Amino acid sequence: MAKAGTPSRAVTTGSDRSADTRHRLVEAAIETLQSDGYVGASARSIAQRAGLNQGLIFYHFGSVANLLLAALDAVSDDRLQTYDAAVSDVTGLSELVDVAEGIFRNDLDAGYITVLVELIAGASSTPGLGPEVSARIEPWRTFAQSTIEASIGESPLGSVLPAGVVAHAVVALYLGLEMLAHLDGEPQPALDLFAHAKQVASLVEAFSNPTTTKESP
Amino acid sequence: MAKAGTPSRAVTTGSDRSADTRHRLVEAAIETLQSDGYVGASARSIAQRAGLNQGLIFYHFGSVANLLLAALDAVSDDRLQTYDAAVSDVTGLSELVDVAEGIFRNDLDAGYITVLVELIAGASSTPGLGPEVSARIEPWRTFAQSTIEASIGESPLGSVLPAGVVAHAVVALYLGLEMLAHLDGEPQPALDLFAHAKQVASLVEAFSNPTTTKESP
DNA sequence: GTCTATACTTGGATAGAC
DNA sequence: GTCTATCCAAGTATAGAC
Repeated sequence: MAKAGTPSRAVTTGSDRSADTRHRLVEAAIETLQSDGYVGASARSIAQRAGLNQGLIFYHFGSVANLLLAALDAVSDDRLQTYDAAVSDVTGLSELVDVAEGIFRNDLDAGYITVLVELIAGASSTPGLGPEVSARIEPWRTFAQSTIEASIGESPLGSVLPAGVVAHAVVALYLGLEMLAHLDGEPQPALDLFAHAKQVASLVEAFSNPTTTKESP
Repeated sequence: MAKAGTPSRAVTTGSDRSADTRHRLVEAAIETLQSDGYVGASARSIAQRAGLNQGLIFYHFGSVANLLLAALDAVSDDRLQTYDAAVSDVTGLSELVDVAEGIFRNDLDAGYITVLVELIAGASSTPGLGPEVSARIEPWRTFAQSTIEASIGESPLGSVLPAGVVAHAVVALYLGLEMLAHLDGEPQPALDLFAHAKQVASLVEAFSNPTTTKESP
């Protein structure tokens, strides 16, 4: 039988060729956002990086902004999956801070958060982009909230600090730290913060439920 | 006598006319960054807002990037002065959080931090901009550090959390909160955070030095 | 359906007018 | 010294080739 030259029914994501082109454009968009920022992420530069004609962006995604949102989707899906796996076996608060530090290092090295930060900043310039980006941040906030709930929800700390409020702060802090670290290529202050946060977390744990965290053979 | 048609010795900041033009451009740059973001802050759009020819930007500042840095300088000077005045009579931690909330509301309404956030994000795209922006953030970090030192430096909290580390986190959190609030035009989560932080601050105060903060007639 | 060549718009920067 | 008219590069988007 023939090799699907004219597919009788196209799948949702498009044909093989189309899917490949789209994928290459999304990857190139991520890399371009990371190295050249929102301003540098033009149709021309993205297409050049992908080795494709820039017109393809408008054919496959309709606009540059839509491609950038697709790039954010790809990064967001990938990250949330990684986060989920990382916190799956976390119980205590200090352990959580430890995992958070690992995630932060990973994100920073790979430049994942840069994609988000650039799109947030770029949303000021491109009409209609704001709500779209905002909607894609929501899962991160939700993830942070449920993770925090699982760690400190029942403790006395949870009563003064609702998980939703803390989650918002954590996401904001995460974005801010990434922004500063990226700005002057110096992750040390952020890493210092994690180190000290770990100590404070240990203290809080000891204060909250002294029996559980006491060291024993 | 004539009205200084040919000034015998130009002052450092330039002649009256020049200073006025520069000032108008800086003001327009601030407004354009706030409403249209880094991408929208082109020489043409800034000049149009100022009611001036776009070539003047290059004559007076050399490049658009330099004008934007001048705008950041103006905002930074203005803000630090306001901050200094606001915290001058602050003693306790909860009082400090209270003042911080007021400053945050003010900054958010006036869009001051937007100028900074847009420039940080834009620094990825414009070569050489990063270090310049970074240098202009340094005073903010220093201000935060000395303010924090004055508030919690001697307390037991200060020994586990060095003021420098906390200051970095505060600046990052401030930027992140502003970014999120600006993104979805919803300052409530940030304000909720301040409200809860105030409660926590009171608790910490009571725990740190119970004699000083006890209410008395 | 997929992709390329081309049209048109806007941006940074400067040579030269006042 | 101050400003404007003009040049060229880079951007988005589409009409039309395959």
